[in-house]
Amino acid sequence: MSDLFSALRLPIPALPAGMVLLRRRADPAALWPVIQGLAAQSPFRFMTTKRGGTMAAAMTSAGACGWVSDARGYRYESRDPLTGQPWPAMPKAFAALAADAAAEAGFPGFAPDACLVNRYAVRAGMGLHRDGDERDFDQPIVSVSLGLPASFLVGGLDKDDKPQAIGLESGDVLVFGGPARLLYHGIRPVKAGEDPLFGPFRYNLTFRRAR
DNA sequence: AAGTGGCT
DNA sequence: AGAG
Repeated sequence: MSDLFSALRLPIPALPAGMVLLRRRADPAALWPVIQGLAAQSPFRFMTTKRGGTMAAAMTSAGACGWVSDARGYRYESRDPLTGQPWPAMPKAFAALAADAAAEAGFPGFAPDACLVNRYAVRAGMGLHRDGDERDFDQPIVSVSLGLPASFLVGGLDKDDKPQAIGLESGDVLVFGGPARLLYHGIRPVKAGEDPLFGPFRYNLTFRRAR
C-alpha cells in the first residue's frame, strides 16, 4: 500500500483529523468463534432501507441495543425484531478490544452498548452514509475489519465531498471520533477472494455508544 | 437513498 | 470487462 506511493513518489494521503488506523490490532482467530456464537442466537439478515431498498450487507447485533433499519427508518432497539428476544450480550472480548483501541486512539473510557456486525459477501458494498443515530457524538466509533480485504471510502461532512480510499485488511481497527465522528463513509464492493478463516466474506464490527 | 447505475 |  504505502510502498506503492513511495515507488510512484506520490504523497501518502493523510487520514482526516480524528481518524486513527491501528493496523492488525485485532486477533481474527479469537473473534471468529465469537461471531459464530452471536449469529447462532441472532442470525444475519438483510434489512430494508426506509425507501424500500435492500441492504447488500447482512447484519446482526450484540449489546444492550442493536441498530435496526426498516420502512419506519433507522433506530436502535433493545430487542432483535427477528427473534423477539434481547440481542446477544456484548462479548467481553469485543468490549475490551473496542475500549483498548479507542483509548489508544485518544478516546479513553469508551464503553460501547451496541456492536453492529456486518457481513459482506463478494460484490457486496455499502454506499456513503454517516452513523448519526447515536445520542452522544462525543463518543467515537470503533470499526474492526475481518476476513476479505476492502476499500474503505472516507468523505467529508458533506455528502458531495469527494471520498478518499483506504485499504483495510483482516485485523485492522479504525477509530473515528472528534472531528471525524460524522464523516460520510462507505465500502466499495468486495472483490472475489477466500479468507483462510472467514471464507468468501468480509465481516465488520462497529462499536457504538448509542445511548 | 446505509440503493443502483452510469461515467471515466 | 473491470476498477474507481
